[in-house]
Amino acid sequence: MAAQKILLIDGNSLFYKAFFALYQSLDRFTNEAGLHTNALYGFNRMLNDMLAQGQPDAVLAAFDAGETTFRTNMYHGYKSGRDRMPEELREQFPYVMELLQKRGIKTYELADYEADDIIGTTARQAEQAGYKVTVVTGDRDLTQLCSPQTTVKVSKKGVSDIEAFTPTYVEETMGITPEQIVDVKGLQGDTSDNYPGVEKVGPKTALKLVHQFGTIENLYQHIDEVSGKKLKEHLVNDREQAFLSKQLATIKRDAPLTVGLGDMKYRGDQEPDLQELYQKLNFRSFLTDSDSEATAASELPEVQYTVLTAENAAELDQLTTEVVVNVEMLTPNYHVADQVGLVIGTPKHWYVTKDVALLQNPHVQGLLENPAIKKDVFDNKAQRVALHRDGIALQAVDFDMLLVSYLLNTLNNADDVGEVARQHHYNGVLPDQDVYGKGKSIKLPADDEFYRHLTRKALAISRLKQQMLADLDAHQQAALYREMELPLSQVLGQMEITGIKVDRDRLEALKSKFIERVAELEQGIYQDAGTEFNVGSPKQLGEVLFEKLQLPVIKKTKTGYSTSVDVLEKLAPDHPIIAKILAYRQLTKLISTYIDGIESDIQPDQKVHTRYLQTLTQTGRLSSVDPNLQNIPVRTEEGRKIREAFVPSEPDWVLFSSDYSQIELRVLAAISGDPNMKAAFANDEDIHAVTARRIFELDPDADVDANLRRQAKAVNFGIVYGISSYGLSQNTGISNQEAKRFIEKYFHEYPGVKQYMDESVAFAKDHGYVETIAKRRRYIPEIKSRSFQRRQFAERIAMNSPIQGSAADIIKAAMIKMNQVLADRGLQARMLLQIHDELIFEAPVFELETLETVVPKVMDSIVQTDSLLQAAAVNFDVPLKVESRYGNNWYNIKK
DNA sequence: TGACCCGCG
DNA sequence: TTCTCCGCGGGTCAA
Repeated sequence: MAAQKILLIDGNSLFYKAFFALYQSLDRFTNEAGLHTNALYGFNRMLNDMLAQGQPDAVLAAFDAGETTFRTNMYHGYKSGRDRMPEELREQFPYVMELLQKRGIKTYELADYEADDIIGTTARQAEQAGYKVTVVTGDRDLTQLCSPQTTVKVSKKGVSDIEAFTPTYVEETMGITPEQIVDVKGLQGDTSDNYPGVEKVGPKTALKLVHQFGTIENLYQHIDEVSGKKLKEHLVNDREQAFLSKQLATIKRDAPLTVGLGDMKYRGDQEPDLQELYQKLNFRSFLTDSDSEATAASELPEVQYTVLTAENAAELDQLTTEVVVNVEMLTPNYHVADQVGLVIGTPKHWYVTKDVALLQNPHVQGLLENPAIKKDVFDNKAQRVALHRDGIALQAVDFDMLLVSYLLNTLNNADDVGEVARQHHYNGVLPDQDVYGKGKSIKLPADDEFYRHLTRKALAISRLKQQMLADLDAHQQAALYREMELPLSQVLGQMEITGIKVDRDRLEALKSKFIERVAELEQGIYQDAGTEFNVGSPKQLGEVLFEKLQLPVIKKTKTGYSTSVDVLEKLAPDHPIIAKILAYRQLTKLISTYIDGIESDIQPDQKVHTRYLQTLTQTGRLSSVDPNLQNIPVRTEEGRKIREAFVPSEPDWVLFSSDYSQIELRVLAAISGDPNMKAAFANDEDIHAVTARRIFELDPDADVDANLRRQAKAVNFGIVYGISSYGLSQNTGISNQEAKRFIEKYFHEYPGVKQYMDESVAFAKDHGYVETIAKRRRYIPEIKSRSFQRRQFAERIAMNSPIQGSAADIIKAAMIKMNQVLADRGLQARMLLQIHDELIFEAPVFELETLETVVPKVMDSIVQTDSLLQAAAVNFDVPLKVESRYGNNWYNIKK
């Protein structure tokens, strides 16, 4: 029989190690109660490694009992002068005991002894009992314990970087035996434990002496043989200290322990208590680990389902009040994804199928389109768009689990029922990835497994509905959900389905032109550089510019020289190559991102159908993918040409656009209530000019030159972003000092804005989140970070998010109303795109006149007409301004 | 996969 | 002292 194995853990030292290994991440590891958990997390990871590698039969975790031990009695200064344990670590100690117990590991501490002595004593007992012993510690002193039966593993830096000491290893690296380690320590002393050793004797001399004499005792018997007059003098002087230090360094092998090997049997994880603790500590990755193992085996609920067929579809008619629905797709783009399955039902009776042709069945359609039967889903927009492809208009969606989860906490945006369920503490369903795999190997499992998974997803939606809606109420966000986000998901779905037509030939023509220019530029760049290289590689470009051509290095990145636009612009006067590189960059970007990129998204109907991600951004804005239509070039003439390719989908139609003018500053004026800023907007003045007059102390009716206006505009933007003088100076090219003065002056001129900024940060510190006029929340845990940098960032977020987010609320409300108005008036015009502060429509020419009145009217009055915004705590008494344009393509859109 | 760069509001 | 401005998506390179 193989020897029994025992693992001895130096609890204190490893816990310290874990704490400092994750010290950088201190702020990321906190649970909901604000308890720091970094040391617990790191320690638990070490435990996983140790248990997996060692496969022990018995385990003991030893801890120091207190600050005084027999060693402090021997030598008063022992371990004195140490920094007090950081509070963030101290608070974690009670939990490490709990953690160990729940992992089935015995913990032990003994008055007057250190963890070292407990381990030393137990190791000896275990060796005598025939065990193979592994000691794990962060303290090299314990290496004295290694022996043929005992390996001492010392954790070095991080959590997993470990050095294993065996007698052979000690011999090889230090040339001494493990027993002699205490002699070395006795001579050299230990600064961290604060005992002295012999003066002027460090590690090198100590080792040399021990090589020569074997032990301290023997050394002093042959003190005359020591070479070096000074050294001998020190040895003689510090004789007592040397013996004392050796004694202090020596680990006890006979401490009066009250536990024996029989008490240390490793019992394994104690479930479900351990899961509860992980939950409490917010250890999601560990939860996932053990969940996927445990749940795969037994924890997932047993579910009953009926396989839906044409024959039994009539049974669906018995579902009359509320059902969960999910059309399953394995890839995210629901406009084109294969539909691979369907689940419909209630917790009493689930129907599942792989045969999506059943979506044509009248009983299925009848149910989905019945406005009297409530539907609960995960991602209403995806479901609606998918079902629309099957000719079904999904009706009466009541609960969208994804949307609600996002509103409760914007960080809960995983695009997966299992993940989101887990965030809400329901573990009865695996993430899709665990069932289908990922990437290339994504595939359907066997039928019964697939059907169980579909059923469990539906069950999760059903189970979580009441709780999540109650949470929503508690946040006072029910209206935000029911009156804004849920209706908006319908509007967005419709916009996505409509799509926008792209003129592929126009793109191809542009591409030819661009490619020609790129080729010319490339040759010029090679000539200037005197070598051919990949201009698109920042690394190679950096080498050419800053090494070969010796241009001055303005900025560095983590990995090398920065070659970003602002750097290159500063270098432009120095060398003709720079302008060519900038042009090359611009054109290749246009080709790859906007021409090739968009062409690859054109569908057979000649249109692109973007997807708006409604549950992604931290502020409440939308984002757009496949393709992203919210970043089509406009600022440079060449880039802007891309817009020529976006055209109306019908002959004699036009594209029509209305955008909010300076909506974020108007929102700021409204929510801060600053009288000066409000007055500027009330009088429809040029806000940047007004700001310029104020911060540069010009006459109230003075002309403002373009440069001053530009600077004032930058300050206005900076304010919206949560100003910092450094950021402003970088963006405007003024000095940090000047930027600072501008900001002070700004706050002086707009005192309400200053007050808003302060209050917003204070609110975030108080509540842990900030909110918009529609009660959209953004949690900002880092507002309490101890790191200045992180805290500053959090404060800027606290200042900016309510502004950006409230602007998002406003345009979202306007979109819902706009869609309604188009329908009510029977207009053919269709809303196509939203670009944060702009709405783009296509419409027949003859409707232009109507649109030009109706659209701006809806948009600029929305704060007064929308009931949700009306109910806002903020009295929004700043006028909104909307400007409209139109044209036969997106490029040609003009007033 | 992460870093970098760059397009938009 | 920190070496910084808000929010996104996506292409490319280099590992």
